[in-house]
Amino acid sequence: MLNYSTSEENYIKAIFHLQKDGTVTTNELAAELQTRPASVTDMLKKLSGKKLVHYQAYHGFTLTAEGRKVALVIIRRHRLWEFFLAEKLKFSWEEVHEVAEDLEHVSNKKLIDKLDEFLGFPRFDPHGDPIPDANGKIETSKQICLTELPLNNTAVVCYVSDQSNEMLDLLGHKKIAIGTKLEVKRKFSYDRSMEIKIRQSRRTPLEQAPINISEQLAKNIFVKYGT
Amino acid sequence: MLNYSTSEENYIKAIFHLQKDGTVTTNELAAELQTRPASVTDMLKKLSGKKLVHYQAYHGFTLTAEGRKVALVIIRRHRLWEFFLAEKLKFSWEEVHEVAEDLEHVSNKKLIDKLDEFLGFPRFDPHGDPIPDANGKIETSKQICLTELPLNNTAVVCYVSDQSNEMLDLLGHKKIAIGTKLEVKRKFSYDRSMEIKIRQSRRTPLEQAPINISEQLAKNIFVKYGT
DNA sequence: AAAGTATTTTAGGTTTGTCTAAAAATAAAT
DNA sequence: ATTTATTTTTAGACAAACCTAAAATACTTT
Repeated sequence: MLNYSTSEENYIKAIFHLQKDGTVTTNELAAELQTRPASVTDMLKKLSGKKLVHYQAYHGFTLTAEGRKVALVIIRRHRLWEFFLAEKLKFSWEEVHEVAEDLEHVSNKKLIDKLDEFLGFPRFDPHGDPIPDANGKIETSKQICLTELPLNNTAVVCYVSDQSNEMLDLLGHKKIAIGTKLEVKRKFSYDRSMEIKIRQSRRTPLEQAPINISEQLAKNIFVKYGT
Repeated sequence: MLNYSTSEENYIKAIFHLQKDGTVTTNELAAELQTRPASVTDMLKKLSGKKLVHYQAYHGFTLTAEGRKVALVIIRRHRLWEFFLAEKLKFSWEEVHEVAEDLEHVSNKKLIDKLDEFLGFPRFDPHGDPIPDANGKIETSKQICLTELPLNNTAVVCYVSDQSNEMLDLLGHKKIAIGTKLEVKRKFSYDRSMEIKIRQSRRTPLEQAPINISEQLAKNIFVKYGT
């Protein structure tokens, strides 16, 4: 794990939080970070060069697998410090966030792991948000609709809301089932259809060509983040 | 108390440590901070502008009263974190310094005061160095010879080694006694004599004109830092 | 006192992260 | 399908903190 500047870390963290509702836009990020769109573009080019975000000019961006790993490290630091401040130093839970914003940028792995141990490996911070463990594992996020999954984020199919024979036939044809790992590669604004890639698993050991999914179908498929 | 950059804080801290043996030079500071003399000059001009150091081109520098106050805040943070790391997180005492170098720049007074309380107001860090309290008071430094006192630093006369009648006569004439507060304003390299200013006290309520002290006299006067 | 050496400062340049203003691309509306 | 409005990117500047190379000052030695 390389070392990133405070500024880079803040961008990565902000993208992580914002991409929960899909692809992140330049303006969204500028608002979140209290900066200017032009500055966001500059930094995004840099992070893209470091392979931390997927970025195509004018089309928003999302974290890469590596970027997400970095984000989880930062969130781990932040939430452990919040826990420390509330539990040990008796800060009120409204105060902890601001102080943790500074402490989270001290990037010493041993420090954080020992702090974790000292605190008794807490699983949630004072606001109730889950704390990633030393390996970046975080309390399973709740399922989201495939239409809300950001580009290039691996997710696992966990539920389909429409169970009609016609739909199951279509899913079978496309080799999609509960447990299938997939990634959205493109979204077309014209008809809101998308192109997804099925990721290797026992059933499909080889990389598949991209598959097209209609908006209607995507609306009925639910997924969870995770490898 | 204003907010200083990490870089500024590192310079202030380094000057504080180095000025124990007199006025600090550009090269000394460059070596201490692993940087170039030219960079030191740049930063010193900046700190001089902020009235944190006394600086005259080509003649070294020392902290102002304000600069010393800032330095003590930074040292307080550093040593409290060191204590925390060793005592609570079970770092070995060789490891704590490096980690504290980063933590010390998180400048939230409430954080540090609550940390101090949490740790039980420790008076010494794991290396045995004293920890300044919330008001910047630090375990009395040991006395030094007046010849070693840096320029513009207030100190108190605490001892004179030669107690001959001739010397006491001279001291009486110059109105210097145990407890007198003074500051060295200039040092002349030609004969190593110096010009000092007696600071106001009960006995001498008004500011005095600078007084000249020979090297021989200075060598026999010992002082302690402090107001 | 003059000459040589070491130290310090100046001058000008680089990188990081920001900015404003203008241009380009996309999206929305007629 | 143009025009209009919004979003995003480019171009060019700026401040902080650093750098190298050259000039200025101070210190040493003869």
